[in-house]
Parts: sequence; C-alpha cells; structure tokens
Amino acid sequence: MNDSTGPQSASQRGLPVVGEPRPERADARRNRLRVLEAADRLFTEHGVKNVSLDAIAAEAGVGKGTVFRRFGDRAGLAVALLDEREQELQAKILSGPPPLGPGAPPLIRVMAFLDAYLDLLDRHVELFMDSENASDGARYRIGSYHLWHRHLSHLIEAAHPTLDADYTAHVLLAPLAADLHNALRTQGFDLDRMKSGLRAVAKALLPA
Amino acid sequence: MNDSTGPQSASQRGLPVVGEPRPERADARRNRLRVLEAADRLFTEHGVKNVSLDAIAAEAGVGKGTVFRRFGDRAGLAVALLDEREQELQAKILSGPPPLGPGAPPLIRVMAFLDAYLDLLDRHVELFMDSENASDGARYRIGSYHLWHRHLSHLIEAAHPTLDADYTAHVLLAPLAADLHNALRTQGFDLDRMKSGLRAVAKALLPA
DNA sequence: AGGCTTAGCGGACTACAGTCCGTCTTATGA
DNA sequence: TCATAAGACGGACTGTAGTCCGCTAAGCCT
Repeated sequence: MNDSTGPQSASQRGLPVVGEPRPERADARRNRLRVLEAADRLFTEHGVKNVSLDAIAAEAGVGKGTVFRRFGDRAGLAVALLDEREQELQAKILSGPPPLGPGAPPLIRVMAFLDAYLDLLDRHVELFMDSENASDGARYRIGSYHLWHRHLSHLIEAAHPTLDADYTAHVLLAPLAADLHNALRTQGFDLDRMKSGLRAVAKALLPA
Repeated sequence: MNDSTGPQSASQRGLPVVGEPRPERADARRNRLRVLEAADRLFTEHGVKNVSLDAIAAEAGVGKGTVFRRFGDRAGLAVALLDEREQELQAKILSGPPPLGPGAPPLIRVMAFLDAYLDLLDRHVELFMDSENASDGARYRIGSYHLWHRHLSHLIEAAHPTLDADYTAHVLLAPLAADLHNALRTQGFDLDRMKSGLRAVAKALLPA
C-alpha cells in the first residue's frame, strides 16, 4: 500500500538536509497505513461516497481525530489514495520514454499527457471527485495539479511563446475536472470521444 | 426581487396550456419570496459561505423544511438567486444586439459571450461557487448551463463544422468553473488576463 | 358557508464533517 | 534504564445539510 504521505527522512533519500523535522513516529506510521488500507477496502466495497470517515476510522481501529490530524479532510484522504497512481504518471512524464516523456515535440507531448490523464481519471473518477470537490478549491491546491500545470505550461511556452502559457495551461486542465468527466460519462459520452475532442483542441492551439 | 422560480401559469404567459399543474398557493409564494429576500440579505451581510440554511430559515421566519422543499438544496437556493442576473445575459444572447446577440459572425459571438460570462462570474463568484459546488455535478444539471452549452455548441458548429461541437462547447465552458475562477483570482490573475487568454483560445479554435 | 382534498408547513431528527483537548506513547539523552 | 518532552491518540462535542411526517391552511366544489 501507498507509503508516500508521511514524513520521510531527507537524508534517507540522499538529499541535503535542511530542516529535517523529525522521523515519523512508529505509532503514527502504523495508523496511517491502517487508515489507508481501511479506506481503500471500504471505498471499493461500498463506493467512495457511501463511506463516512467515521466508518473508516472504525474499520481502521483508530479514532476519528487520528484520521483528520493525518489527512486534514476528506479530500486529503482521497489525494493520498490517488497518490500512487498519479506518481506513476508523473514519473513517466518527467523521465519516461516519448511521447509522454521528454524528447517528443511539445504538441505531441501535450496530446499524450491529455490522453494519459483521461485514462487515469476515467479509472478513478469517484476518488478524483472526492479529492477535487470535498472542499472548495481543493483541486487547485494539491501538489499534483501544480505539477500538471507546470508541465503543460512549459510545453505551451515552448510550442507557442506568444500565448499566455500559464493561463492557457489552466484552460487545458479545466476540461479534466472530475465533476465534468463524471457528468459527461453519465450523459453517454465515451472516453475516446473526449480524447479526440481534447486532442483537436490542443492541435488548434499549438503549432506542430 | 426575483420571482422566476415558482410555478407560473402558462396561460398567464400567453403560452398554449399543456399540463397546467396548478397555480402556486398564496402561502407558498409568500414564503418563497421571504426566503429569497432573507438569503440575499444574509449573504451580502456575512458572505455566502458563512450563512447556514438554518439561519436563512430563521431570518425568513419559516421552518427549515420549507426552504428545502422549495429549493432542494443549498445549490438550488444559490441558483434561484443568480437566476435574475443570468436571465439578463440570456436575453441579450438570444435577442439582443450583436456581438452578443444574433447577427455577428460566430467567432465574434463566442468571444463576446466568454467576456460577458466572465464579467458575470467575477461579480458573483461566491454565489456561483455555491451553486456549482454545493452538490456533486450541480453545475451540469442546472438549466442555465445547458443554455450556455447549446449556445456555444451552435456557434462552434456554424464556425467549424468538422469539430465535435457538443464536446468542444463543454471544453470552452470548463475554464468558466467558479472554483477555478476563484482560485486564479486568489493567485492574483486579473480579469482582463483571463478574458484575453480565453479569447485567444477561441480564436485558435474557430476560423474567423 | 361548510366540508373536503390537496399541498404546503415546520421543527424534531439523523448522519456526517470537522474540532478540541485531556490522556497516553514514543523517542531521546543522561 | 528511566525521566522527560514532543507529539500522537481518540472520542466527546459542535455545527450543518438534508429528511420525515404529523399538522395546518388554502382552494375548490356543492
């Protein structure tokens, strides 16, 4: 199970030590893993939105306060569960083979990213909805959004320097909102249609 | 104050009678107006998200159940309050002068719409956030979203028949999500930047 | 006017998110 | 090994959204 949320020694990771807050306490780690495991189990069993945090705490055998101190809120828990999957995509983007990774022309990389993100989103819509909508503006606060944004922003900048890359990256990410995806799926749109629709937008926006 | 939410006789409006369910009862109308007025007052006074529905019910001098029966949920109440302002824009689009209304070329109308919507959104972000985020997928269920979508969809179809107009219209509406707007404003983006950013996207997407 | 049907009313009730703080555990260093 | 402080634990508590249903009033029909 995912282990990436807790503090981790910077020196363990071979990085220069700066503040080095303090290693995660054993009980903290144990409970964090228990909660994640319980959440994962209950979510797949009953559907994300039919599971209360009380239930997760109970299933994990910890108190409610523990869940909240660790994850902040519902969104935080969902983010933690998505983390693993998102990191996979992040890794492919940063250092994988083209077209997702470096090496392909910007437009191609943009389209590859949109495709890959849509796949991920489609596989985990419920969790994404939780992570994005559980609190106001949650989507735009989480680290991964910033990462996707930076990625697109750089590619846009490279492909078309006169565009406002920063804003345009937000525009390209907007149609990837979990809520919209879910609504469209419910209306019968299929994934391929969205993929080609978005690719068309990207093509119109950026020169090859 | 806004009066458009309650049932209204079709024959009163000069339309052919179809189902004609029954006129709104006097007490129902009275309470509906009271609630809207109370909500408006409390929202401007304390900020939208600092006002509970209990407080609104109390201020209006009605029971909580009344508020919910009438408006469904928090989002429904926000929608009712926005209705008046949105209808103004809707009217301008359907039958006002160009470039917002009919007569101008599609791309010009699309850009005019995006500008006008951003103005509206910016003036009422809080209320929009409430109406879009209070319940899952609320934004895509309300009538006005469908209207904006149809409008853009027709214009896109007219300007660029080989695009998937339906999907692309959703893509153009996505960056107008209240949540995103709020997040960007908080980050220091100003309205004009968003306007020109979106216009650039529209221009790239549609031939003049 | 008076009865009767239909719809609206409203507040007690449930369930859930998120907070708070006294208690207990872990890690440390003497 | 043990005292101590930093920090985690957890459950009682608060505030809010949304539901339910017995009660009441409006409108209709005679």
